[in-house]
Amino acid sequence: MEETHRSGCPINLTLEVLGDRWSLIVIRDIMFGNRRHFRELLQNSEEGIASNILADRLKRLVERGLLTREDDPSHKQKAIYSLTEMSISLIPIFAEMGAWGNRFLPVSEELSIRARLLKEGGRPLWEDFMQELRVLHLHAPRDLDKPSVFDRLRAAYLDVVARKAAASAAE
Amino acid sequence: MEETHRSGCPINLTLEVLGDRWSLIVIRDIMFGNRRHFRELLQNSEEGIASNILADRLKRLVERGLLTREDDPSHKQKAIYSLTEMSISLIPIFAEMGAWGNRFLPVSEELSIRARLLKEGGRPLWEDFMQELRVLHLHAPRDLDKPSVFDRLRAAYLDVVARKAAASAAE
DNA sequence: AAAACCAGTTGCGATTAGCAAGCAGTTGAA
DNA sequence: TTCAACTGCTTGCTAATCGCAACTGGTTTT
Repeated sequence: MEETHRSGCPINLTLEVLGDRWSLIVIRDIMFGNRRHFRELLQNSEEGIASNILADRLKRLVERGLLTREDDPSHKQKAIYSLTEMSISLIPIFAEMGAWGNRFLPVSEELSIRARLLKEGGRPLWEDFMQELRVLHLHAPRDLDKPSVFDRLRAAYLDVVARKAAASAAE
Repeated sequence: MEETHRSGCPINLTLEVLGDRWSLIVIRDIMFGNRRHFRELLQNSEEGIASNILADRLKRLVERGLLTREDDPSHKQKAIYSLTEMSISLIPIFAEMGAWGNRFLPVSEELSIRARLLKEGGRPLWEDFMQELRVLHLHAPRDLDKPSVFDRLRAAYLDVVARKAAASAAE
């Protein structure tokens, strides 16, 4: 368990935790897709993660404090993975990465809508979303007056999917 | 040169370009350290990058549009690497990653000062810095009235280093 | 003429990625 | 009660990548 760092630079240290092709994908699916079980993460994976890689990343992310793992009381074999304050705080990074990808890379419309909303909403929206994630994952008290950012992102996504389906059916 | 993508998600596409342990380190050194030659990047590397990895990353980043490579007119063997609009636009991601690393990871003081300034300066400072990088790397016209963010970040870093040296000499 | 400098390349062992199949225990429906 | 489906992984295997060290052919400086 000896951890040695290449340097004390914050960028480098962040890369040592998140600098691979899968860690942020796993966190993204938990965060935006609300997938909390191993099988959900495995089978609904847009990118097709392999089970051994998923297992390894979940273990590493738990070790490093970005996720927690609990037993599901409703099923003896189920494990529930939850975000921590550390991973919830990645929202600004996700937002900026999404905005950058949207601008420079060949994104698909239905998968980029969330990134666009997050960018347009700016830091106030991020804060709302982070507070919702605290409610969902850290059992924080919920503010019942606020409309859910999570639902808004999800609705926007489903809207694009439905519109595209209608458009292709009309051809 | 067949590029196939795992998905059209902006986060995923960004990870396909930047999701490894070295790409952002190379860009960081060009961007914040103004290292423009192979040897500068190799020998001043805080993290100790190997020459074959550096060569591979430079090649990939040029292929993917994040860097350009030109011959140095003053030396037949020298190559000059420059940022592009695509990599200059990574500034918000660097700023957020730096802020996150500063908050959650064991950063060293002298290497975290730039991240702190970038965070405190916020988006207006980022824009100033991006404009300076355009001057340095894209030959954009320079606004002579503005004080250089680049110099400010550098001065803050040297200040911490000098202060720590004085403090340890006084012991 | 010699030494230092230039951008890489090459060889090699160790690590990691990624695919496919399998596992023991648990649950829900027939 | 039986059985299929589901649970979170693990194992075996091959291919790709990482990372160290030594080296290359050419250029510039001294």
